[in-house]
Amino acid sequence: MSKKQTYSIGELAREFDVTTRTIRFYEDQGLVAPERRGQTRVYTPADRVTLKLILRGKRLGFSLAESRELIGMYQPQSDNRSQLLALQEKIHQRRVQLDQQLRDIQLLHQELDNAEQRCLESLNQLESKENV
Amino acid sequence: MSKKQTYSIGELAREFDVTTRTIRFYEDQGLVAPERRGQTRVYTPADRVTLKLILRGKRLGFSLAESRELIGMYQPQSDNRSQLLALQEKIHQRRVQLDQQLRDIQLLHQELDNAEQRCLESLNQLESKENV
DNA sequence: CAGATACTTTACGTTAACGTAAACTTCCCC
DNA sequence: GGGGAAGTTTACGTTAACGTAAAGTATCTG
Repeated sequence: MSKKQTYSIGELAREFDVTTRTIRFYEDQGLVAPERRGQTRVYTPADRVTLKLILRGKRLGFSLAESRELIGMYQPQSDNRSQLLALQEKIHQRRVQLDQQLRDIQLLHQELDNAEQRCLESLNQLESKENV
Repeated sequence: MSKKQTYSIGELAREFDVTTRTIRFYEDQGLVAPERRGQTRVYTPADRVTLKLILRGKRLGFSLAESRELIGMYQPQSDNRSQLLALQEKIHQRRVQLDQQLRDIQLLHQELDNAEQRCLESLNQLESKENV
């Protein structure tokens, strides 16, 4: 008895908090390709992972095209040297971008700390005035 | 002699590698409000910082509306208690999101490492075949 | 067996973030 | 003083990523 785990489009939509329209749209764009039982779409765990990657990409501001490229990077089906080198370069570029994002996040985090600090000070000032 | 440093729209466009159209669009959206010398826009260092924040937001996938909100957080002009509390909550939410992005980045970074590893292995296999 | 629920396709609509083009003014330069 | 170069306004165009509505099918359910 194999673990023939599958999902309906509604299940996945609920789990990832998106609409079914969104998931069908991704299929339209060639990002997922679920099987069909009759008309109905049947998603495998692999499809689910793909969805997860897409949504993670979204949280980082990636376009669907970028996410598609990223997903493609994880299965280098190529035995062509120049293609592998190109892939390597793409990976490198992504890493450069990721590093930039990391720095941006750290800066923003710091600024949020400062903002919260000033916010707290303002609140304290209000309190002290109240207690005159 | 004060440091009356200013910038033209073209200078800023070049520095940040965007078009002047983009900068004018941000003004349209109320994100910057440069002074005018006659018709011509004159940007202050503060405007320049604002632009920087917007573009950093873009790199993190923020919409202009989100960036506007963030920028607003840095100058809490309010002495209204409930508004300050609301601001505090917004700051908190942002931090939650930032933390998620951080985790996403770390995961992606790891996967890029793996992808690069497989890429290198494939390249090595090609080399060894060449040298028979 | 009527109705609710979940699925399907088709297709037009919407929003954000600019791009692009046209037509105009200002200033500088030889 | 003719012509770049850089600025301006106005306005229509474009793309991505879905939203929304309509109309139909399959399944279960009291």
